[in-house]
Parts: sequence; C-alpha cells; structure tokens
Amino acid sequence: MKHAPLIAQNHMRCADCPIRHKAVCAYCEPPELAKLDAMKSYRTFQAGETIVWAGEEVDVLGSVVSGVATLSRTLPDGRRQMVGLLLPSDFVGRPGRRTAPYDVVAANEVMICQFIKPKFETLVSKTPALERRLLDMTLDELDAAREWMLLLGRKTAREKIASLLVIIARRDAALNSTTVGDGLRFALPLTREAMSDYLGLTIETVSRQISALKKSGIIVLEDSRHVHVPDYGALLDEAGDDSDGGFIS
Amino acid sequence: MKHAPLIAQNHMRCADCPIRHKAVCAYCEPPELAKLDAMKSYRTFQAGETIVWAGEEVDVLGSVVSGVATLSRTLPDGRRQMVGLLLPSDFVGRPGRRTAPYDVVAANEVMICQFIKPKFETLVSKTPALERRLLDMTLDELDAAREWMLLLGRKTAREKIASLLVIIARRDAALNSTTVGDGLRFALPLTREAMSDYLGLTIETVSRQISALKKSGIIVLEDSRHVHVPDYGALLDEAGDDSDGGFIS
DNA sequence: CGTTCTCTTGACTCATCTCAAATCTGGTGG
DNA sequence: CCACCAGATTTGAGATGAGTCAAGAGAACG
Repeated sequence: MKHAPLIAQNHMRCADCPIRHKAVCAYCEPPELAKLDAMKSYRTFQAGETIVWAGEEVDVLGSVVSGVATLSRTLPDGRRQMVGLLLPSDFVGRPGRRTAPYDVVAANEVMICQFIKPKFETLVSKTPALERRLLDMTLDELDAAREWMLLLGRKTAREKIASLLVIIARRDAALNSTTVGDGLRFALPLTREAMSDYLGLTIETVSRQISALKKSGIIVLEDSRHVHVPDYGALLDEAGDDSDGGFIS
Repeated sequence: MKHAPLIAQNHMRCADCPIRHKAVCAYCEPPELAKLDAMKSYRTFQAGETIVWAGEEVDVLGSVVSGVATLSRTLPDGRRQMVGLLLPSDFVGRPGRRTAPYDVVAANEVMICQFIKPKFETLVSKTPALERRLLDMTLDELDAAREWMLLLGRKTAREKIASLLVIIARRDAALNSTTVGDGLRFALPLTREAMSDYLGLTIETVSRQISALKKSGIIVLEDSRHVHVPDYGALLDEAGDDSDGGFIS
C-alpha cells in the first residue's frame, strides 16, 4: 500500500528548493529567505492521509513541495465536493485563521515545507514581499475557483472530463515541458473517485465519459491511469471553452 | 425603467464614506487615506449596465460603494454562470492585470469609488496596509467561492434555492438587524434569471422550486420579489448544510 | 389598454444518478 | 509461481431530477 517515505530533508537549503521561485517565498531576497529557513521544517504525509480536518484546529501551515493534496467540503449526509487542488508550490493554511474550513487530504505522498504558525504570521506582517506573494497566489486561486464554478454549474459531464484532462495536460506540460510531437501523454494523478469529487459527478459517470472519449478517439488509454491525447485541439473542443482556452489553470 | 441616478458625490471625504471600515482602505491611516482621496472619483452605473467586459481592457478599478454587481463567465454557446456577487465595500478589478476574466454587470444602480489604475497600483506596492487588506478580502472571497462550489457541484435544485434564500436572509438581517419575531421577511434583489445564473439552474427550475417551497409552507410569497419565512430553522434544514450552518456568506 | 417583460405551469425528453454485477488490478500468503 | 482477495474500474438496466419547448398569467409601462 505504500512505498518507503521520502527522507525528510530537513537540511535542504532554500536556495536549492525546487519551488523556490513559485512558492510564497518567491519574492523574498536572501535575508528574508534566511528567516524562513530558520523556522521551516519538512514533513511528509502518505497517500490518503488527512493533513487538516475541516473544523479542527490547524497545525499545518506551509508550502507543498512535492505531491498533490486536495481540499474538500462534505455535507452532513456524505456528499463531497472538492474545492481546491494543491500542487507543488501551493500554500496550505490561511495565516491568521485558527480552524480550517475544509479537509486537506494527501492524494499522493506529499511533502510540505512547514512553518511555525505564530512565527510565520509575525514575519508575514513585517515582510511585504511575503504578503505580496501571498496576495498574488490567492488571486490566482480565486480565478481558478471561478473557472471551476463555471465548470460545475454549466458544463456537461463530457465537457467536465475533457476540461479536467486539459488542466492536467497543461500542468504536466508546464512541468515537464515535453514537446508535442504526436500528441501528449500524461498520468492521471487522481483516482476516479477523486475526479468525481472534483467534477461534481458520480464515479460511474466519470468512468463512462472517459470510455466515451476513448471511443471517439479523443484520448487513448494506455492503462486506467495513463492517457495519450493524439490531437490536443480536439480535446480542447470537447472542453467547451473558447478554443483559445484562456486561463483554466 | 430607471430612476434619477444618484448624484455622483465627487467631494465626499473618505472619513464620511459608508464603506470606510470595510473596503480596501479599511486598514489605512489618515496619511494613506489622503493619498487615496487624491486619486479617487465616483462613478455610477445603471441597472443592467456592463461595468467591465470579459476579455477587454479594464478601465474600472475601485470599490463598490452602493448597489449590487455580478461577476459572470459565459461559454461560447451562451451558457452563463455567475461566479461572484459584489456588494458594497467589495473591490472591482485586479491590480496588475490588464484584461478582465469575467463580465461585471450592475444588478442595481451601482456607485463605484474609482481609482486611477497606475497610480493605485504604485500606491499599493508601497502601502502594506492596502496590500494586507486586499489579501484579507481576497481570502474571504475565496472561501465564499468554495462554499459556492459545494452548492453548484452537490446540491439539489431545492437545496440550491433554499441556500440562496438563507444567504439573502443573512445578509438582510446583518444589514437591517431586524428581530426575528414571527420569522423573517425580506426582498429578493435578483430576478429569476439572475438566480438561475447564480445557482447553475434554468429559470423554469428556479420558479418551480420556489413554488414547491411555497407549497411546503417553508416560505410565503407576498409577491414574486418579497419572501416571508415563518420558520427559519425549517429553511436551514432545506438548505442541506449542517443545521448550525457554518459560514455560507 | 395594448405591449412587453417577468414569472409560472404543463408535458415531454434526456442526461445523469442509482443499484447491481462483471472485470481488472495489485498485493498477499502459501 | 499461483490462487485468492480487496479495492478500483467498467458496464448495464432502469429510475429520476432537471432541462427543453410551449403556452398562459401577472405586472410594469407608456
């Protein structure tokens, strides 16, 4: 069920950090970085482990270094909706808030660069570079949330699936900068269940729509977690957005 | 179709402003406020008027002083989803961005305290109080957006309507602090169409579910825009959230 | 008093959900 | 290496909630 956890590299220097230029610390200069360095530690969570429970006291505040975590809300009768996806460089926890409004769950094995909450909050309030970066990141998250609302409220099941694949493909391309020779090829980092929570569908509908896209030749499944997209434009059309797409992620 | 517009009070002092303590300027001290005062002007928009067009150059940046505006995204085939509701003190426009990602439309007559964009951006980057306030406001908007995602993705039509009524009732109660003698009574500030855009439904479904809630005795309609809720708890139950409700708005 | 817009209601359709079962997968223990 | 098991995924059949199309009832306006 699990692999050996990554060794928590408690001595990695910020300068060597893979998310140095995208995380909260992106706008920091060396002196500020040194202060962060002094209050940080690395912590890993296994796939499926809950990092923060909705309604509980938050004790994790920091940046996702590797892995994928999900944010979700649950209704009393068990219906669940994912409301955010945290990727490397994304920030977990809201400074200045004691309890969390949603569950944060590790989808993968997740490593977090964690800060000591009161110290971090004090530093933020004295460091405009941190505050500005946090603002920019939050505005980007808000845009993503609103794009997602359009998907939830108005797209068909097929469009939802295609949109999700586009998002994952984009992210993957940005990360690996693979050339687009004969199409794209990427891994789905989410289970069918996680996809259904993301898209506001049932697991069966997710599965059916993936099969339908396969039947239409829009995607080719290598196995249930690896997708090949021969014609990216065709996938974009299925997503229903304007073909130029705009800024889904 | 329209009333005489409010006189644009170009000489209102910030100290007298009704949203002084809730808007971007909330954390500002008098010297900073003076700088804002020097670059602001008031501008009004009629009900139905588009304040910002999605994809176009933004020329409005400022705070809603009075009235209600909606943010919405539209798919190429015309499907529309509201993604935000701007109330007095909310901020319009993202500093540092040239084009807008969504339409901003006045639902009512709206008055905006508008800033000159480049000047405002410069001031923000030199004024931590502004930046911090903008961050807090954006985080609140993000929470609201995520609550909304739960509604869009997982609630039934009836629950969506009940939730919307709860949100409006809360806001109204907060504004007018009416006592809850024999229930609540409030006006719907949105047309059926706006509600359907908000909730990801059709106008017919909105109408039918309102009728159904009426038939169940959960609400009493005085006319199509005025609602009486005899038992607020019963309405909360219909909304599907935990009975204590949490923090929908 | 028509004209127009908003809202309601009805009849029917269809996309998605629900319930159920089959298949596939990776991991376990013998 | 193989049989078996638990979880993940796919597929099928039928139910149903919300959408579509269409018409009628109110309300606002000139």
